[in-house]
This record gives sequence, structure tokens and C-alpha cells, in this order.
Amino acid sequence: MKRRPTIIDVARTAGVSKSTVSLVLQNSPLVKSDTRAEVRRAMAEIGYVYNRAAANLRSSNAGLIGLVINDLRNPFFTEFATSVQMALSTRGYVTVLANTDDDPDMQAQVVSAMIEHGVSAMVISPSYDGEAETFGAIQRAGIPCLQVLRNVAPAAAGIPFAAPDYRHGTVLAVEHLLEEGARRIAFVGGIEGRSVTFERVSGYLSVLEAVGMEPLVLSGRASRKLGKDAVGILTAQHPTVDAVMCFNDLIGLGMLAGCAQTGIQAGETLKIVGFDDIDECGDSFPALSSVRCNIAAFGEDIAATILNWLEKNEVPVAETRSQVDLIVRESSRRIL
Amino acid sequence: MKRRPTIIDVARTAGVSKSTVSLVLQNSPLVKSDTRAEVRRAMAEIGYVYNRAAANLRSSNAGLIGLVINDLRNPFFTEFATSVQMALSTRGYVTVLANTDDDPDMQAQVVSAMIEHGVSAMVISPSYDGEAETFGAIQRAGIPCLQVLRNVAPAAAGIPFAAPDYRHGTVLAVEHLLEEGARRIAFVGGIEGRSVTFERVSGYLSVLEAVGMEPLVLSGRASRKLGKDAVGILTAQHPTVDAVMCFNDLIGLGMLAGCAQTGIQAGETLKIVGFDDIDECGDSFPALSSVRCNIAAFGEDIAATILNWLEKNEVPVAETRSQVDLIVRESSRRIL
DNA sequence: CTACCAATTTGGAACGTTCCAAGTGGATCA
DNA sequence: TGATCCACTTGGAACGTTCCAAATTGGTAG
Repeated sequence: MKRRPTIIDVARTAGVSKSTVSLVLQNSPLVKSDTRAEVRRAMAEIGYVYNRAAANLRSSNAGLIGLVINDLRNPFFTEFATSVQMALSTRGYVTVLANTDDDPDMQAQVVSAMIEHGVSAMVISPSYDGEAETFGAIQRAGIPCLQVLRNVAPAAAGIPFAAPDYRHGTVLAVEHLLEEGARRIAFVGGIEGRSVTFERVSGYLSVLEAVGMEPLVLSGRASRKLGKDAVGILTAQHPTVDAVMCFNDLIGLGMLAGCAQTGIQAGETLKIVGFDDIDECGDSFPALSSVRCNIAAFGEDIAATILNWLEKNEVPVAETRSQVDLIVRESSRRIL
Repeated sequence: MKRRPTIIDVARTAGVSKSTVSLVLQNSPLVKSDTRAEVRRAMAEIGYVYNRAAANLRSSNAGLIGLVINDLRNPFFTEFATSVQMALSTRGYVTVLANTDDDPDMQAQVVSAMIEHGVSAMVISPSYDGEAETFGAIQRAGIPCLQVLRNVAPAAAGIPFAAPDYRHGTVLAVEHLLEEGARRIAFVGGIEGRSVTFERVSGYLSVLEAVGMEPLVLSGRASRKLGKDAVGILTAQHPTVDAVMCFNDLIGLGMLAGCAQTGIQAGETLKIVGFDDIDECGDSFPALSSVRCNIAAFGEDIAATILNWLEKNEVPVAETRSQVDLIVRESSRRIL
């Protein structure tokens, strides 16, 4: 077992200096195309593999991007992470991914590990709590960092933030429920005190207030189970509720299951709208109306934003909101 | 903006040599505990951050593990990737993740990028096709690599393989359906010619052959949609089918939606068993029976296996099969 | 024929670690 | 007292790149 060839081996084989090989690797216009071709040939001949660790040591640009996600098991985040990673990949960057399970200690640990590894930039969907430690370390290291999907660090701290327009999405959906003739609309899911919850609930409340309808909010960690349980709670304790705005699709899909179980006709007796528009919405029964966040496109935008910051030094604005669309399906539409 | 402190700065602050600082970083028992404490204090004082790229250059052990997944959007793979990443993280390793969307070119690209970045080992759930290029590059680089979940490279090529015991899981499930009184059992999903399909179908066929039941296989790319569509096909063309073994849970869940839509009573008129036992199975209506692969535990095992290979040079056996369990729920059980 | 210029190419010094061989100083032993 | 040993400590040479200043080449103008 012999060691991996280096640019010096390539240089020897091609009959040039290591500097020239280096220039070829960087696609420099300085080298003559004959030379370039010869160097390339030599590389192929001896099976040369570029050593980024060494390059990084010298020039500190590893082409590594850190991606930290608080709940990777949620399909919404999975879709986001996948789209960011694939977009970065096409631009020659490699993604270091970590799931934190919303644990601030875990988050602090993975962030510091990423900094040690010399990531050039980070994208983080943070856990609530523990933000000081996490963002402090990132800023001390001077690494460009984009906070996405959830806003925990005050933008004033200098961490730009980007997310779908949750509030507007909720407004669209609740107005739609009103148009479909809903008399009493509940909001299910979301943990109080979190930006993501606040934005949605405030959109919901503002529409209800405008028409003088009394609000009803059932909080809870977003999951299918919560949705399933909510059906029972609503029918037992709030029988006048005839429409529900869900914090996310998992809750909406859970409610569909709950309705099926208790014999309630979702879409007719109880209108339901989810949020996120994950793939499954179109394949459930009844198909679940939802607020589409275009998360794949959002992920690609995030990838582009962070790379522009990195490569062209274009610092993103403090807060960006991406467009959302209401997708109406059977779960909230009158059957004609 | 000043540069990041190095061990030389730490050494100067602590009044020792850089070699001593290096030893402290490696937790060497050689240094006196007073010295160690002083060095640690100095690090904290000047805000030292370890530079792994430099360490890697010298000792070629980056603590980077590559994880390549063919379909990260499928919750089964997400769960696997998450559990591997978190297990590696607790042992001080950082995970480079890439999704390939089953595209061999994408796979070749991300694998070579990972090799450039000096990953110490790789775990790969490969795409079908393109295996020669991918595994060839990994082997040339001399990087320990574990093939998981799907077997595309012949084990003879020296790439160890680990997966749940798909065949046995199918056998358990189909036998269960027979016990529940099924008269005609179909198999839905899976693409022909793939190891994952072959193993399941062969398990299914072997049980059916033993009892003299005629098989019926509906192939197709595993998705909710396929499951939903399959309900229509079965009722229209194969009305005698009263039980279905699904390639995976997505298909099973899609069938539940299809049943709800066409008014078929899943679990009673049509018994359904899925495969993988993703979280959602317990929250669907009716709850979906499934073959549990214990994928989180499997992921942790994989992480342990690859680290043992790396750190203790324990080369894994050519093929490992992990235990699977049948979880019976309402979708296949007689309602009592 | 010389001087100069543009186009290429090049040697050597970084970058921040690890590792090795060698060094230090105090205690113990003959 | 000097030799030996032990427990630490240390200087300097790697590791494989990039980058800079300087060198070389070949062509062209004076």
C-alpha cells in the first residue's frame, strides 16, 4: 500500500513544476493550453486525487458548508435539507449535515465541531434555547451564517434570517375556510412562545378578529398524534367547530386519520387545512389542503444566497420572506 | 479582523512549547496535570479553536465520515441517516451527507468530492447502476466503506454489506396473513432486478409455494401513489385478493388511502401489511401492520461498525443481516 | 544586436498541526 | 559522587497545497 500521489508526483510525470500543476488545478488562465493538457494527462495517468485539506490549510477555503437542522425526521425539514445539499453539490460544495433533535447542547456541540472542521459557511434551523452559545461561537469564528425557518436570534445580532411567510400563509388559508362557509375555526398545534407559532397564530387571529369570530387555539408539539387526538377533543368539547387551521401537515394528516376513525367526514363536516404542503398531502384521503411553502425552491434560494455571500461577499438582508401559496384540495372544499 | 490563534499562540501564552500543547490536545498521558490545566486555561483565554484541516494534513485522520443515501426523502432512509449521524456525532465524528436521488452520476460526483475532502470512511446506500465507478474510486483511495440497505456491488469486490433481513421479514408477514385467514395474497411494489425487491419477493413466493397459493406480484416504484392505484387495480382485475404484502410502508399507507377512498374496509375486507415500520404506521387509520426493521438501532450499529473498522481495524464480515420483527396492528388483524 | 514586453513558468516560504528523536532535571541507586 | 532512570518537555522536520516574487522564454520594436 503506497501513499496517494501529490501534485509533486504529477509535476514530475508531466515535466513541469508543482506551481504549474497548482495553477492547472485552479483553472488559471495563465497556463498554456498544451501544458494544461499535459498536466491533466499526467494526473489521470498516476491517479491523482486533489487534497482539499492541504489546500484549505493554506488558503482556508474548504468548500465545506455546514447545515444544522433541528428536526430532520420531519419531512418538511428533510425536503429542505435535501434541496440545499443538492444545490450546493452542483456548485462544487460539500455539505456537512447534523440533526440536533432540538437539543441546545447537541446543537452547540455540532456547531463547534463544524467550526473545527473549517466550514466556510453555515445554514442553521436552530433549536429554541441555547442560541447565545451557538451563534456566539459562529460569530467569533467569523463564519457567514444564515438562520432559516425559525427565528431565535434577534436579527440585530447580525445573523440574517430567511423563512417562508408563515403569517401570510395562515391568513390565506383562514380566509379560504371562511369563504367555504366555516362558522367556527380552530387553530391546532404549535408551541407557545416560538416565532413559528406566533406568526401563524397571529395571522389566524387577525382574520378572525376582522370578522368577529371567536378564536380557539389548541397548542401542542406538532405531530400526527396531536392531530388525531385533537379530533376527539374538538368533537367532545367544542362541537361547534367546523373547520381547523393546522400548524403543519403532520397535524392535518393526523386529523384525517382521527376523522376516519371516528366516522367524521373530513372536508364536509370538518374542513381541514394543513401547512407546508408536503408530498403526502396529495395522496391522503381526502387530499389535504395546505399552504405550500415551495420548500425545495426555498432551499435552492438559500444555497444560492449563502454562496453569493461567500463568493461575492453579498451580505443578505436581515430578513427575507419567501412566497407561499394556498393549495385547495378535498379536505376543505365543498364537494360539488 | 485578526487571524485565528494557533497552538503556537497557546504555547506562548501558557509558557510551554507547541509540542506540549499538541500533546494536551490529544489527551496524552505524558503531560503533567498542572501543565495540562495551564494549557487549557491559555486556550480558553485566547479563544483557541482546533484546526482539523491542519491536523488532517499531517496525520490524515479528519474525523469526517461520508454518508451517501439514494433517497433521503423516504422517511425510512431519513431515519437511518439521522441515527447514523447522531451516533457518529457522540463519538466525535462529523458526517458529510449527500442525497443522490438514485442518480449514478450524482453518486459518482459526491463520492469523489468526499474523497477529495479526505473522509476517513464511507457508508453508502447506493443507487442501482454506476456501482463500478463509485466503488472503484473508493477502493482506489483505500477508504473503508460499508454498503448498506441495498446490495449492488458483489460482496466479492470486498465491500462489506449490511441490511435488515428483508426476506425473513416478508416470510413472517405473509405467514401472519395466512394465519389471519387470507385466501389470496398479493405482493405490491418493488422494481424488478433489484436485490431489495428480489429478497422480499422470494420470501413471499416461498411461503405461498409451501401452501400451494398462487402468487400475484404488482411491480412498481415504491410510493404512496402506487399503493393508492393498486387498490383500484386489485378490485377491478383481481377481486379474489383479500390480503396484500407491501414492498414498503409508503405503499401500504397509500393503499389505506385508496381503501378509504373506494369504501373498502382495510383490515377486514382487505388485509394489508407494510414494511419498514416507519413512525406513521402507528398513527394511520387503521393502524398499519408492518415489518419493523429497527432502523434507528440499525443505524447505530452501522456507526459502531464503521468506527470499529476505522479505529480498531476490525474489518466487518462480508454480509450482516439484522433482525426484523412483525408488528401486527389493525390493518391485518381480525377485529375482535 | 539590444532592450523590452507579454506570456508562461518556477522555487521557496508559508499554512497549523503531528511525530520523532533528543533534551532536561530531579530522584534513586551503587 | 557519578551513573541511571523516569517523567516530562521540546525543537524541527514533515504533511500537500497556495501564493508571491522572481525567472525564463520568445517575440518585437528600436
